[in-house]
Amino acid sequence: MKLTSKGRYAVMALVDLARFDTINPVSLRDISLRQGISLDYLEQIFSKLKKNQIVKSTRGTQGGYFLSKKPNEIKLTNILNAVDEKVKTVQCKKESKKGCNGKATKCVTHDLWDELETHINTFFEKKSLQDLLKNNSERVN
Amino acid sequence: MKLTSKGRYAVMALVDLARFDTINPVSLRDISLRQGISLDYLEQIFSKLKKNQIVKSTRGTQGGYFLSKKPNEIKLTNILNAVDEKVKTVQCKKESKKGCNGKATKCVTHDLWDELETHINTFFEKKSLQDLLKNNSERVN
DNA sequence: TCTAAACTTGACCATTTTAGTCAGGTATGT
DNA sequence: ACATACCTGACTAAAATGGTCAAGTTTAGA
Repeated sequence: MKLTSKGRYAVMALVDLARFDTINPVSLRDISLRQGISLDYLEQIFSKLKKNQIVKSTRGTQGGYFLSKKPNEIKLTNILNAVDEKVKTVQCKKESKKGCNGKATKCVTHDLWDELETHINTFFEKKSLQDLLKNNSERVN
Repeated sequence: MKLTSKGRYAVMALVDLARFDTINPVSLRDISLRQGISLDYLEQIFSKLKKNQIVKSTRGTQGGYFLSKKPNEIKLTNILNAVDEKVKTVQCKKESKKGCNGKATKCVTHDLWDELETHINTFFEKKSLQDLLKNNSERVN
């Protein structure tokens, strides 16, 4: 399974964006400063978010990024998938088409990981950016 | 988050053990052959399982491992913790005591990962070895 | 008692992933 | 025109992963 800082950064940045893009686009520099994430790394992340139509951007002075949908329409699933944090559980070896580990049958834990994957994805499908905004609306940071 | 092959191997091996240790202890060599897991790697894994009192062993010819409890008393949580597959979500930076990323406050996603962690742990606490045995009792492998 | 099977321990390592950095762009509002 | 901001791709240090290798110790059974 994969679920690392990159996914966390993406979510943090988008929450930041959701709170500040109401008037003008938000520059990555501002997000970088507020959230303590490297600017160069943010650019990589936003490149993916843009490809996946989660954010849009305008260039030039006073340019920046803004959400392409309303916060309640952006699910965490969308964000994590966009930055390649696919919530996939351990893969059984890929060489075999039907089974795992080169055997003819599925390994004994195969269904288990499938089930877990669903369990986690459900969690992320229910949560939207809006949910995170609510919980943090009073915070300064 | 961490959840890799090591955890999967541990679960696979223990399901195997649960099915074959009814008469005699099971050697790692047998498990290695049946499950397609490197013997040397299995030894590392079982060393941890033993330290955590999930299995016991006898030495010598015809020796091997056996479960120290009944399958329905061994939860997946126990197994995964034993092999250091702690289901921990991404850590916010550790230097700061109160907040994340060196800020005074918790980062906006802090509670989210906590919640996810609980969500996943609940899943693993409900599942026991016995549950996996049931689903696979008819399989040959 | 001898020996092979099996457990035990610890060091080592190749590969992959992660979390970035660096260097150079291109576009555009003022 | 120029500063600001987006955009792209190559690169990399450090850590994690998924093992291997070597050198034991222990003990059942011939």
